Amino acid sequence: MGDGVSTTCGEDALCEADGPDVMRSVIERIGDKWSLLLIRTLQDGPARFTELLRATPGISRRMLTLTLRNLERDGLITREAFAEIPPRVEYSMTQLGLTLNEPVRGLMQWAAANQIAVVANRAAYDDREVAGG
Amino acid sequence: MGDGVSTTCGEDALCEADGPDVMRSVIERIGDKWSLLLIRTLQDGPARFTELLRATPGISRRMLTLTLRNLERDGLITREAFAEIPPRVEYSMTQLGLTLNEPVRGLMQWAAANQIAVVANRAAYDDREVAGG
DNA sequence: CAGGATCCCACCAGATACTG
DNA sequence: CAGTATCTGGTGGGATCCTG
Repeated sequence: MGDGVSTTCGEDALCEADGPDVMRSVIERIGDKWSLLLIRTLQDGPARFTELLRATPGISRRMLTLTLRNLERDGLITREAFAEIPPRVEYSMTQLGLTLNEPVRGLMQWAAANQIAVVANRAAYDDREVAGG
Repeated sequence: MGDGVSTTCGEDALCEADGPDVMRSVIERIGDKWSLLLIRTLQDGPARFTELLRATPGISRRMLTLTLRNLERDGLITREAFAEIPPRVEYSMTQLGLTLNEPVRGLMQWAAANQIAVVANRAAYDDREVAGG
């Protein structure tokens, strides 16, 4: 806990000096296994815990809890618990989180457009290795 | 080894059914700790092993080797070895890799513009927790 | 329903030493 | 210079059981 990214350069400038650091800070948090998927789902509107669980095939309850907490910690989503029986908790994007929509969409579109090519490249590469590269 | 993403939908369409799968496939490969940083560096032009090592603070030789190999396997970069003494190896983006430029830039710009807000949110969240939230 | 606590394995990745 | 090979510890994350 407690990283401490150096914030010695302006807010809206791409300062070359710690460009890599900036990327590391965003990749390690936004780019982990589940965050982007949850962000993408929540862009469509608020959702409850179990909804997110089913909308994210392969995620465990544990990882959903942890990932949501990290996103909340970073101010990308909010958590609202209703004191009802049975309990209900809703997660929704913050203003900051919503600004992630465009970059995330860009990456998803690239993935959708090029996944087939990537898979083909992988197969070709593996063939070459097996052949005795 | 050997995933096998289902490719039952069109190449240029965002098919809702396996949207999450598409994202997983791109996140696990492109979104790991080092790939995006290397992609970003190589967008500026070809580079040698040691250049990439120094341009990527914190990476080990081992991880650089492995990450480069994965990127080559996916067809995002090419590796060219020159039979010289001392040896020289140059890595450069492929056409496919170059198309990643825009989405990656988008994410980097978001990171640069909002990292300070995120760090502040984190600190505020941690304060609340410590206070006894 | 929405988590918390605990156990435990698998894999990631750093350190080190060696090679073409 | 540009890797490879091996060992090892740390930790991410699943499985399981328990709570409000």
